[in-house]
Amino acid sequence: MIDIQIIRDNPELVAEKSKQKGYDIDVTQLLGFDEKRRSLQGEVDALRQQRNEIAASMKGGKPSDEMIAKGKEIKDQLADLEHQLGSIEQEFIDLLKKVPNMPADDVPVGASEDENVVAKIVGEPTKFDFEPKSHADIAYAKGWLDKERAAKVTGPRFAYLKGDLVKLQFAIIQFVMDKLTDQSFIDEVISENNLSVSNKPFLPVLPPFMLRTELYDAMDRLEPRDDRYKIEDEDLWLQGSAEHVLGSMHADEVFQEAELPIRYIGYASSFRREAGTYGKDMEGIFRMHQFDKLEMESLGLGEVGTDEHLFLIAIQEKIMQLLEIPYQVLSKCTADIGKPNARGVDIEAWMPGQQKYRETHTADYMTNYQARRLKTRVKRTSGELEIIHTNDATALPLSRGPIAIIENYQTAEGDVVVPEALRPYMGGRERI
RNA sequence: GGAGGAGUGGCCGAGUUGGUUGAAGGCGCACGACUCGAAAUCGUGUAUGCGAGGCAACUCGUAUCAAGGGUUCGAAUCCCUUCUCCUCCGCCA
Repeated sequence: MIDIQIIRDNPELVAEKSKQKGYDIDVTQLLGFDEKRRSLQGEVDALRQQRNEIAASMKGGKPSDEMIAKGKEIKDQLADLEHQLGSIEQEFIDLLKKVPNMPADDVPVGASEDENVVAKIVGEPTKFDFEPKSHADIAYAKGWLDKERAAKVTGPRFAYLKGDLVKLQFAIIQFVMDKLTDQSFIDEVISENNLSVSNKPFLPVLPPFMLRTELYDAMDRLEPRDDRYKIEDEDLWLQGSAEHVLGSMHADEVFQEAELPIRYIGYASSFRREAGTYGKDMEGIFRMHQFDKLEMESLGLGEVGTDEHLFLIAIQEKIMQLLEIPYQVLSKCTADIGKPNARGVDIEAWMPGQQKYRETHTADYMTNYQARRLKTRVKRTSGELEIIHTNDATALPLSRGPIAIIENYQTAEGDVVVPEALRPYMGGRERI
């Protein structure tokens, strides 16, 4: 949720920037609710003051009939005003929640994902002296993939992964966990990119895969609900990303300044209904209802929020470089970054089977937009309380990461060469 | 799932025959004194949201004792619902 003060100070700018993200916000109406709310608050407070004064004068002795009558009168008036205040506050908050986070000034303005800007291309599309196959063809031939039985058990967009593909997945998990907890790796990324961020390594976390409605909503990731799985008879939803459970785990907490940043590397399965994508990306395991993902989450101070964002992107890139997968970095435009985002960057890996760059990573910087409703704050050494800033970014997705490896490392024989960086985690094997 | 107990400030912990309790005490933290410096000791201070006023330090009002609702002139204290934690029983990876 955005700070109402920003809207009071810059109503036109907020309307304009919201529009750039595709949200039509009636700022005048919102400010009207705000004003009404504040004046009612004043009236309610004044009445409560009267009530409290009467009650305080009662101490020890018994109240007179006159006092009780006066108290009852105030009580009735108060009930009426409090009711009014309650409904106006509800309208106010409902509308305020609809206001998206303001995009940072360097975010390209665009009306759809077509206007995302390619910021950087690293490596070149892999060349083959044979016709490269899709990951699905390779995986089926190797016996790594069974979607038919998954269709029987759970329906489309689910899969059983088997054999060396499973071992590859666990190798990737170990590799990424090792890197993100390694001090020298963190130091290297920071110095190579000239960043002024903490050099604290990441803490590995295996989170729960579900969360309550209230926290999901506070993260502002619950909508559109059509894309989420609800647990029947429980106030719980399956997460769409580890971000949702990692970001919300410190709700209602106050950090000491020295404790920040908090950096987590989480491993979790993510669940998406993929509403509205019927028939899209049906081959292989590119777009699944359930996929595992290594996700970075960072909670920190506002003044280093943008640098932290760049830091997470630098890690994403470094890992791709160590795996030697060609990729491009996309600066997402205003329409394509999420509602709570101030900035958003995607990494797209080269997928020889599709002859295209396809999205593998996202990095999101939310400023204090998410943490405001989560009530995650920091007590500065000066004693001031501030809302923290949140960043999240994919470390590596375990559906599309392996796809990129399989397709870029395939051989004419239909084998897959194991990236050198992963061999120590694959028993030294060079091919699978 | 059944029976019982409990949720108070950054943390621990008083306070439940309703009435100066935002809340004793301790820890922690901040500042100061002492010290070459530190520890120990002593002193002072130390919750947050909302509203109003002020450039500001801050002041005033109001709310908050798990959350929501109720009873009452008045609720941390009484009632209801929900959530969470603990103990025992049952079930179970």
